[in-house]
Amino acid sequence: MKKSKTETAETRQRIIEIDAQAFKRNGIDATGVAEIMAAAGLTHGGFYRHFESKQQLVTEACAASMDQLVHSAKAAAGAGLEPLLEHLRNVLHAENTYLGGCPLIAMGSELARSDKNTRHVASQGFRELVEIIADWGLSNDPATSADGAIFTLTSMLGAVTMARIIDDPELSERILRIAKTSLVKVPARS
Amino acid sequence: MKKSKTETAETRQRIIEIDAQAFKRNGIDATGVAEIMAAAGLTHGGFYRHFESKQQLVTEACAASMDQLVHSAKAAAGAGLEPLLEHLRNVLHAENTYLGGCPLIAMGSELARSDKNTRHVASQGFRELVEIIADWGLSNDPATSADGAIFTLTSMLGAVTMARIIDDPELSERILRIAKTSLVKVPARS
DNA sequence: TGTACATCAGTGAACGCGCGTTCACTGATGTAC
DNA sequence: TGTACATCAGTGAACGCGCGTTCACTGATGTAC
Repeated sequence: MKKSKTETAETRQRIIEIDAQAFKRNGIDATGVAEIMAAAGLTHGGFYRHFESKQQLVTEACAASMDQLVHSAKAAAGAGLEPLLEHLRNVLHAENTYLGGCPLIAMGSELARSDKNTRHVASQGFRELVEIIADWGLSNDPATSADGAIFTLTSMLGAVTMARIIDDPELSERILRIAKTSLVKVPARS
Repeated sequence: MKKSKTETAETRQRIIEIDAQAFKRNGIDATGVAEIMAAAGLTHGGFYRHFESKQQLVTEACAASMDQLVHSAKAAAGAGLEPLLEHLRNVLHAENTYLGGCPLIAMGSELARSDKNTRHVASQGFRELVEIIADWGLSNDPATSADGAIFTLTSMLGAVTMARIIDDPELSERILRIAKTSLVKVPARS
């Protein structure tokens, strides 16, 4: 049942994308290889024709998610400051289904315990997001703009994570609202 | 081998405390019942004399961690604004071994997927922390002070989580430094 | 206060289960002639 | 272009392993008389 090169590449990509969704929904540990393969319409045995290990898939799925996030942020920023802010506000939605979600938010504490490669692709994605936002910083000093961008991003990460933990929807909404309000003020400061 | 009531209560407490440490170090899924019992000097079979399930232990360990955190924050706040800020700055250390760490930071994305009870104790702890910080808000409007406290806490959560993901120690330090700088300014705003 | 008995914390073997991974096999694809 | 053969994506059974949980048992503790 050998498949053509294009088919193989497409299957590999499909596994990564399905996996990226599942990881963000249920976490890394809770997502099994067999489950992902079944969702891709395959049996689990074929997994190792595409990846060396589950860990490699984790890394690639994380990279794909970050790339998608960076790509859409770049597109929004290219259209102006207001679209960029709108883009960031979307990330701050309670459900956060936007673009399938940000891996930093959905699996933050799990990523912190992940291996070198996974943390590296996550870090690289973060750096790119900082750069995109910093380019719109209102300060004349680039370093200050970058600081503002870093604070904006990490504050958003914390707000959405906390909003998801909180068991009271009203408080969750309030947390996100406060983060949104600070979105414009903070990176523009100083 | 029945033990006295005090001994039993002490053992139960010991399991919770050891478990709280392990969860914060390695995450919920990665921490096994047998591992915890061994660390407490017991065999895994006895676990179910103290807890109905692993899930119950997760909830109790989370509650104990939050209580400890709230208790120390209260003590610091009682000593004045400067001790409280110093307390918050300690939480923002890269290693964050302070008080054994905050469960919201160490297991944020895992807590977001936890059951109702666990999310409830985490939420309750968060509300108490907000109250403690809001009491020191420099605004005359209590609601604004609470908003500042919420933003401070969630921003800290995001900063430490991101600092732990980042693979470059220099950038991690920078993230924490920026969060520390904003610590004083933000809750005092407006 | 002393004795007989019920309680129950802790032991260690065993349970079913799902995990990541391996492997012999299949058969369509790509390649060499 | 046609034929023969090597490749390899995908299958499905099987692997060892560690997990949460159960259970028969032990023996010190608490209780009833």
